[in-house]
Amino acid sequence: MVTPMNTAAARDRLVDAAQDLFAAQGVGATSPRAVLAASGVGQGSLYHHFPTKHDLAVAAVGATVDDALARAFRTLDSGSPALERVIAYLERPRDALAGCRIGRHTADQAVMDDDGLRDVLTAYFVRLLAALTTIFRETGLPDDVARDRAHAALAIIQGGYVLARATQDPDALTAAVRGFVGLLDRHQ
Amino acid sequence: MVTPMNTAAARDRLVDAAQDLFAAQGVGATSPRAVLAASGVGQGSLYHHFPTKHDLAVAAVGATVDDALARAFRTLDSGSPALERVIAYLERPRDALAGCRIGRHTADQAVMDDDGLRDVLTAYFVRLLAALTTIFRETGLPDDVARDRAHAALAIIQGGYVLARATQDPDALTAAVRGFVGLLDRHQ
DNA sequence: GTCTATATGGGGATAGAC
DNA sequence: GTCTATCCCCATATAGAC
Repeated sequence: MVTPMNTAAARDRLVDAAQDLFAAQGVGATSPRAVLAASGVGQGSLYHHFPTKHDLAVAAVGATVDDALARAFRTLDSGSPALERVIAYLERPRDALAGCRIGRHTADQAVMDDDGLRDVLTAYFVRLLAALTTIFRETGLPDDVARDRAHAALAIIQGGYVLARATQDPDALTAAVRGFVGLLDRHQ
Repeated sequence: MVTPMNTAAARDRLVDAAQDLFAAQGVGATSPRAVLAASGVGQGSLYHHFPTKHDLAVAAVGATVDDALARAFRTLDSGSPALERVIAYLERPRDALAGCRIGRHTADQAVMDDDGLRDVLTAYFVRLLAALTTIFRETGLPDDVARDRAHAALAIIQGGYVLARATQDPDALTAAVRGFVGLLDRHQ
């Protein structure tokens, strides 16, 4: 029982450490050495569990995407009226100055040049866009308008993160959300 | 006359090459060696004109910001009615899959950890936000609402870039813009 | 499965000749 | 001002013992 437990622990600690470092610095800017230091695991263990950095990145970014989707759908699939669910999602508290743990990877060449990693990003945004489009359709909008509005809603979040980091002001994200929700609200 | 011309040419070619590479790959992911190769200039020249990578980055990102601001204000300061100027700015053609040449740096630790470089980014977005806030105020909105709406408008662009890259679909940006402009239009 | 030792290549920069 | 040669360090592994 001891060996399997330690085995799992080492792998999990590597993935946990990698998730945090990749979210904070990006994949390209994070070395396997840094992950080793943060996890407290030895070099041999890393390359046993993850033969290449790519493998570690797919595991870590994949786990972050799974976490984020689970949390998003807890809000998007709640029993509230459609528009309220979108607004609740937009207004969820976020660590604006840290940037989006997933969206930031779109600026990371190490991620975008890696087919497997890029697919993980794509899947995340496609899933969210589909869910938001469905919700906007429930408010009575035609398909194409619902789809555009879903894109706008997600763009507000991702762009809000960019503005917050660029201006070093966390309220830039909440301001963008307020500006968009203000338009949505009066609108219906 | 020959020497000064060549001097200027070498420096300019370095900055031009650096602007393109930084826009395409980020500052952290671009080596001085890569800039040398792209510019066709020799190693000694680079370190003569720019003692450190930081100096080159400030010059190159600064030039990109200056270019972008000049182009933005050509649209934002045109003689058209206020709302039309905002919409024209939002709908300007953009290379969505390439990402924003400036906004993408918010995800680059090499930029964000460098005070001088970060200030260049901050200045760009602060200037645009101020201009957009002023324009929305001209449409008759109260100050705080105008400010929020300005944040939303810029977030749409920046977030649209992120969505386009994540989904590998340039129309994700135009969809976000359509979704936002649709709300703006009906609203006033 | 985990460890220590080692290897190759590139990043960022310096030295000194021309 | 520009060139070539050189330097040190770290990123990303690989090798083989325990």
